[in-house]
Amino acid sequence: MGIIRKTRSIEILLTEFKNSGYAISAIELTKRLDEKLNKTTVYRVLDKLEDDGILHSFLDKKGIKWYAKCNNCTHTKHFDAHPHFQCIRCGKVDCLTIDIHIPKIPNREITVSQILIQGKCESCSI
Amino acid sequence: MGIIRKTRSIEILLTEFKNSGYAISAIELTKRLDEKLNKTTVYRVLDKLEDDGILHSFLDKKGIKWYAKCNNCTHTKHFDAHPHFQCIRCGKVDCLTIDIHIPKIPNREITVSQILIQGKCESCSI
DNA sequence: TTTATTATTGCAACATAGTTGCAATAAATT
DNA sequence: AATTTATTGCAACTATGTTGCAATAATAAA
Repeated sequence: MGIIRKTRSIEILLTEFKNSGYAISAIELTKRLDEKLNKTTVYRVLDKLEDDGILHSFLDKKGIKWYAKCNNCTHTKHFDAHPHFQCIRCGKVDCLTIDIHIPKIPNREITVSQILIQGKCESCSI
Repeated sequence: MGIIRKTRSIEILLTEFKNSGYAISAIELTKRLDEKLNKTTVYRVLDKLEDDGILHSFLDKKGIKWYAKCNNCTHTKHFDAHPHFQCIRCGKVDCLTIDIHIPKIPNREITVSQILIQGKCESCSI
């Protein structure tokens, strides 16, 4: 179930993403907003924003959940196949705009693909 | 640090993988071997088998850790870019032998890629 | 504007997967 | 057989995320 009422919590969380081109982990958000919002609220609002296609989520290599703004997603169809990049040095995560081709696999019906690429980002590979 | 002494625990775990062409989750192994091995031991032995390039690990969409036999891995170079397939119906996970091309990304140094594909497996898509 | 309805929130307690410290045990070496 | 030390089991812990429920607040109705 998505967003029904426009609340303070939703605005606070949307502001965090408005000011960031990068993905933000759920745990980071609960810490950052600790004074303003309960962690339960943070998780619940993120969930709703994802339901509505405003954010999308994915897990990093440690199983930590990250959220980022959706660009090409609607709430009926998510553009899930785009890869995410995590810098092994600074930890920053962002969505890549490149398209990675997943070939058809005999006898299997593919619905979703998740691609996580790790390496050094621009600022860290100098 | 990898394996130094050949113990009962190691043999028990290796047997589990010998009899299975599929990946097995760590948590499944702790349950399956509950009578024989402590869960701490299971996690520690899996870790060592991975260090030695005998198994490799990856996370599924829920952040659960899975292990599978390595085919083309050595302990210096892991063939990490191969995708894993998880059936959304029966939950079975296996390693795909197809090769997925990750293009070079400007200004980023790619070290590892993880690809998780979800869908229905052969037996479940009938 | 006031009242009523119900979605949302905060709190505490819980769930799950995995980890750590340490004493007891068991491989391997001498 | 004695010694060394890697490995194991246990209990307690960590970390991320979830659930139930009463209190609060956003919206609709009067």
